[in-house]
Amino acid sequence: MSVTIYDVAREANVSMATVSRVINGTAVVKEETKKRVQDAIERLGYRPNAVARGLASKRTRTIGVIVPDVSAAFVAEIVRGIEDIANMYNYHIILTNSDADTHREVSLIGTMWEKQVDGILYMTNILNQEHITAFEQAEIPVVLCATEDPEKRIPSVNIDNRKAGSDAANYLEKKSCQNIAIVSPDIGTSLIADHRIEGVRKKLGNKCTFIHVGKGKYEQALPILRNIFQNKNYDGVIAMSDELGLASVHAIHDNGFQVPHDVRIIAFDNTRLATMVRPELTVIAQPMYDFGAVSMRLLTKMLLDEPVDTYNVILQHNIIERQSS
Amino acid sequence: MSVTIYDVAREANVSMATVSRVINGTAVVKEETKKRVQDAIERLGYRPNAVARGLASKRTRTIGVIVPDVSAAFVAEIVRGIEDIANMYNYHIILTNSDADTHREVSLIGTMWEKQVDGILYMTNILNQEHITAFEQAEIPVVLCATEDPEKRIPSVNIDNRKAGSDAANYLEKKSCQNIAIVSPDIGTSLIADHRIEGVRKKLGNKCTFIHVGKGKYEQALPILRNIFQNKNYDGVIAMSDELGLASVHAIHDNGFQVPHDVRIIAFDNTRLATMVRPELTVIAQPMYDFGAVSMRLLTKMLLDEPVDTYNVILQHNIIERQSS
DNA sequence: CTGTTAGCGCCTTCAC
DNA sequence: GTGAAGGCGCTAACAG
Repeated sequence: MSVTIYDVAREANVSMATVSRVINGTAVVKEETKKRVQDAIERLGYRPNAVARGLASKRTRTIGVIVPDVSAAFVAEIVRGIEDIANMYNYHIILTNSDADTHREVSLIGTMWEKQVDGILYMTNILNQEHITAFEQAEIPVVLCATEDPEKRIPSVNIDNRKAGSDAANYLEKKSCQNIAIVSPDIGTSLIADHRIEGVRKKLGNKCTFIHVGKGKYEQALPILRNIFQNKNYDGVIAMSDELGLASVHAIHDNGFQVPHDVRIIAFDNTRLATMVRPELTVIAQPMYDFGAVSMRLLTKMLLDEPVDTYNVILQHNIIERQSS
Repeated sequence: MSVTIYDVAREANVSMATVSRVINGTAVVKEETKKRVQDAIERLGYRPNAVARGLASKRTRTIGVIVPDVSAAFVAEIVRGIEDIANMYNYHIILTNSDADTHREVSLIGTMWEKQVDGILYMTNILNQEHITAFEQAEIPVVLCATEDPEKRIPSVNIDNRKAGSDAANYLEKKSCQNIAIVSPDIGTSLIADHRIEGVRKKLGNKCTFIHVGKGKYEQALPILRNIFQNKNYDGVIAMSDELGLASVHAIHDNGFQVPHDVRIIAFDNTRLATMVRPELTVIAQPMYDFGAVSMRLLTKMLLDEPVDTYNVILQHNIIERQSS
């Protein structure tokens, strides 16, 4: 059978309490006995059982991470940020995909509850009352990651999406674009996209047209956009993601027009895709890794009762000018 | 305080054993008392504590997943496959990134041991004795995912990389390529790449040249390749990943040559990148999602003592012909 | 079909 | 500075 704290205690001629103390550094132990215990641990190849620990201490050092889909580049980058910081603070993450399905999300929050996670990092497109209720019921600290709660009831890490939207609009306007197409997922699909659109509209008023392309996937968007850009109606495009920006580029090329000569394009995100294509995409860069890292850090602060100055962190976005504009 | 199985028992006027039975369906319970228990559970909003469960039953329904880096498209896709199947069998995953660093990997295996995971899904570039030893010490079922153990000591899911390499070579040869460049990460970086190269070499002999580009990242590879393709020395390229394939395309274009007119390119992987660029990449497609899904399924079989016919699964790869060749 | 009784491996007072 | 003892919430025999 596996070796327990009790075995170590006997081997070192101390009580299990003492072993526990040296393992956790939870109290002062005489240097000599500490050494004896450490030797015993090594000799026996002892590993503390985290499950038993979790049961006794009521803290599992595990964070539940709920995202729409890890296989999306944007999300994967965030998850990496989360895991890095979690790891730094000696936490581990249970990762689940929700496909942004509310029913599934609520169910997952319940699962995290059962798993006794110390906290939840949550990412989704639309946050509604069902989520809030589930969070409250589970009584677990939650941080929203790249996800907005309009009423700011829950700690979160975001960029200022309205500002980002208007920045994008501003940029194209300064480039003298007159007819700007906003390429985005269907309205109501993502609160964040909706906020950006608000920002754009506020700036551009009627100088822009909204083009909705389903769920925002390249494959789905391309044929739609190819149709849209058949004629030279637009001289500027704001795309809600690199993927949609790229689909726009290709749709425009396919109709015999040039980017940026005929149409200037700016896209959101700045995933690696943006610099791996020709023309390279001008972007409103989002700090994806930092979304993850900062939200995880905020969560650790909450868990460790460290002081936090803002529970709704706004990270900076910035424009990176490249070939597509 | 949170409600326990004991509270439910009292509320339903039964023993906690009975509650446990209806929760787990572990024995037949009279329909009426079952109903009473279920009502009590609902009334109290009871959720079984998975940690306590894990301690008592010695099974946590948690799988440790160790990958080099989730933010890599290839990996993220696999992780999605893993999580989907895990979820289907009511398991959850603890995800960690190793950056393919042996020291860190061994340490992570230890962590998984402490966490009492029921099994480990493992992905890395090079598997050596240290890993094997760590696995044996932890005594946890392991499945290698898109990772080869040359001696097949550990269950695994892969494609036949040597065959895939020779298929790629074959393909370009049939297209009458005479001078083929093999663009790959530095040798010894990845066993899988090395095996593919073996396959290529066996087929092509001296008709090919090996070009090593560090860690296989686009940004790093591009300048190197731009240099390599300055002159019209090659008429074919086999790239070890979509990313390197794309870097080759751009390097060739930058030197004023055309793909596929002057140089035909075939790449490995078939991540979404392959169809999101122009020209679209001809690929040796790897079943990434299935790597994850199948390896997770194999692991569940091992955990549930279901019969398994092969512990070293070989998935099919296939050539998808697109614009780059 | 249901209840009783031990633990699972560890943390955490409380004494000494 | 160290030991003893009582849980944490649940599963798993073993009785009845």
